[in-house]
Amino acid sequence: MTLHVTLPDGSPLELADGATVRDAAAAIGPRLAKAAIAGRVSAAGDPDVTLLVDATAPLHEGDQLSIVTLKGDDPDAADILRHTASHVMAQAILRQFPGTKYAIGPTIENGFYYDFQFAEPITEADLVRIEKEMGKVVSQNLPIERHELPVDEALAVFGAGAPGTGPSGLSLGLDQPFKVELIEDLVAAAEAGGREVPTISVYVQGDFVDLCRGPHLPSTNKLGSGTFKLTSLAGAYWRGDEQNLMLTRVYGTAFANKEELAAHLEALELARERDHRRIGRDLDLFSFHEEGPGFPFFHAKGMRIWNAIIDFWRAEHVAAGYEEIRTPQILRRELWELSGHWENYKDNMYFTEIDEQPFAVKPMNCPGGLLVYKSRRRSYRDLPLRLAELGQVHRHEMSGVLHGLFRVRYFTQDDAHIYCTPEQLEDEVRGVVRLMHHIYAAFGFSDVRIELSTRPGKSIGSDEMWERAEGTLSRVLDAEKAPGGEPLAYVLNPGDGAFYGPKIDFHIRDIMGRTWQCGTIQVDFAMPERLDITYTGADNEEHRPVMIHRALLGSIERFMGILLEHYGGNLPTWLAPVQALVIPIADRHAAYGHEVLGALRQAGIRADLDERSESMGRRIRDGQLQKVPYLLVVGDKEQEVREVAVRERGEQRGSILIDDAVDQIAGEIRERRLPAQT
RNA sequence: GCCGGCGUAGCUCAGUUGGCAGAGCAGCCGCCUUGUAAGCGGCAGGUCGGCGGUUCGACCCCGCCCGCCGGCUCCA
Repeated sequence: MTLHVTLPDGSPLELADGATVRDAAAAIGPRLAKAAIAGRVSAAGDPDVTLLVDATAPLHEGDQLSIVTLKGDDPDAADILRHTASHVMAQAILRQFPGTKYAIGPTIENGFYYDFQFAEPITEADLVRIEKEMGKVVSQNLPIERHELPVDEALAVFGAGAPGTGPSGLSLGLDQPFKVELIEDLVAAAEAGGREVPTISVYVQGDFVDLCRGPHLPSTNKLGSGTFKLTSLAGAYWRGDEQNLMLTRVYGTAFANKEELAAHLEALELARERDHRRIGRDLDLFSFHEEGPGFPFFHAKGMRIWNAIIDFWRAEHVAAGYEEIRTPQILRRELWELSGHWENYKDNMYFTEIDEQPFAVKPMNCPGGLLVYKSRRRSYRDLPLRLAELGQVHRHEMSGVLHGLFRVRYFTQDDAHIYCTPEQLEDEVRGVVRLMHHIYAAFGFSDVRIELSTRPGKSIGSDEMWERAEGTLSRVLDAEKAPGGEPLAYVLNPGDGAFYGPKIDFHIRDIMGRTWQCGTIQVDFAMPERLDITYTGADNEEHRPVMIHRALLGSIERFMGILLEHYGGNLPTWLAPVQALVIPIADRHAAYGHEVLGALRQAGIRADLDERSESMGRRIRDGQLQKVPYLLVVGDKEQEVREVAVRERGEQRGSILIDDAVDQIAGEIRERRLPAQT
């Protein structure tokens, strides 16, 4: 008997009945047989479903097969490798710390982790010991075998029953309660879904058994020495639930070869250098102090960036038909009760007392903004009314989550509330979507991901209102084009809307591939109701306006952090805190240097002068480290012909006339030109 | 908030079994007057995160608190 499979290039392969993925690889060539770690298989009747299987998995007549190896950059291969690495780590930990209970150990981007319950806490110093033991497991070259067990036997293996040997030859009574819980859940899920209770797959390597879907490497020495590293230790709740037990999570990373691991570790180091907290200190932009945990202090240079951001922001908002308002930090508690914040948000709010009356520090701007709306009667002629507010809000975040400018306890939202008629809603949403893309592009973020979140389980308002609002949002997104002209892509996030209305969220992708939720557009029928705002229609009747809450950058503080990391501190010139630095070579050039400085400042360029009695090399170096885009060196030669020697972002550009340098830099700023990115 | 780690000069870090606290850079002063990424010399700088305890004696050991870092949960 024979069976036939098809390879990725379409060529057929005839194999003996019962042949495995590895047999197929061997039929192609001995080198491939050695390199094969798994197979990607599509069954004849189901070509769209591709399954990743072990190298030892049997093939079936008509299968489409592609061999997975560790050569090249097959993402499936990396995933399998890391998954096996997590098992090897668990095995090493069980050997070094007997009695440890193991929970789950999945792969993550660039690595893996495994959660454990240790009898005694371990420290980072123990990681070395674990790595050593992992090395032993690797060099023992244990075969990794898959077993399919009936539920009863699987429970006997991982349960706390008497030790022994089961029908499949596996040890019983391992006493691993997390695994038992997982198996019981698999059974419960199958029963709930009306499906047959599945067999349980486990993987065995030497003295280690784990519940796992697989696939895995064929044996432990496929993990080369020096290709994995344990990186950190952290706490993690069992199943991610705060109510559950806190387990110890061990993080690691693994690659197909030493070079890739080294490259990854180097990339981590580069990311550390891009850390906005470090850049903030080195460039003297902002600081944090024990006296105000989570409350950033902005320095003069940080405010230069801040002001560059909001000057641009303001100009764009004026152009888009917004007015700017400003509302107080502290308002009477009743307002927050009326708005629903007291009920839904008080754990994150700060409270105080004024003249024995209860007040709250604002965590959001909307209630204050609504009072502005209510300050006079509104006509349909006033609508749409677009009121923007750079509102500083305070939120009590849990101490463990604070992180530089990314997560703080006070921040400035680039907020706006648009009050409009239901008929105007669609146009207004469209306007915000366009403004959003326009603003992101100016900062150099062109990769924007959009999510539409619909009605959550717990919500207020009528079905009809929700349908209309969700319809409006999806209609806008469906009709809108991305800046490149292609249709706007978005993903649906059912049930993830705010309790008062559906929303569109905007995520920007930075140079390191991370995404950040910045913009949001939320349709709100509830707040106008609760605060009872109205407008007089053309019919002379009172009507309820619809309200849109929106932010583009989200938090100015956090956005600045994102910018700093995205550009590694080398901000586009229009955002740079110091755009040009004049460096006179010797004292006798100081007067000329001041003249150049004056010309730059006259043109609105943020320029400084470094006339310290330091060597020129030193001042160039400092200017570079401060990431000043333009260093303008002036000496005898330049002074004589009224030129400056331009050094642009580390590149010497030769000498040009002062006026030309000023024009060039001012032009770059005016056009908000972005640096070429690599 | 929870788990683990850390806290020595502005920054980066040394500090031997518990016995007078150190370096480099930054800062200040002086010299040098400079041609594209660190010129030379000197000086100053620390209640060793805070508070308690153990001890003849604590940066070092113990406890509590604060802050920071990495995660979890949460989130702009």
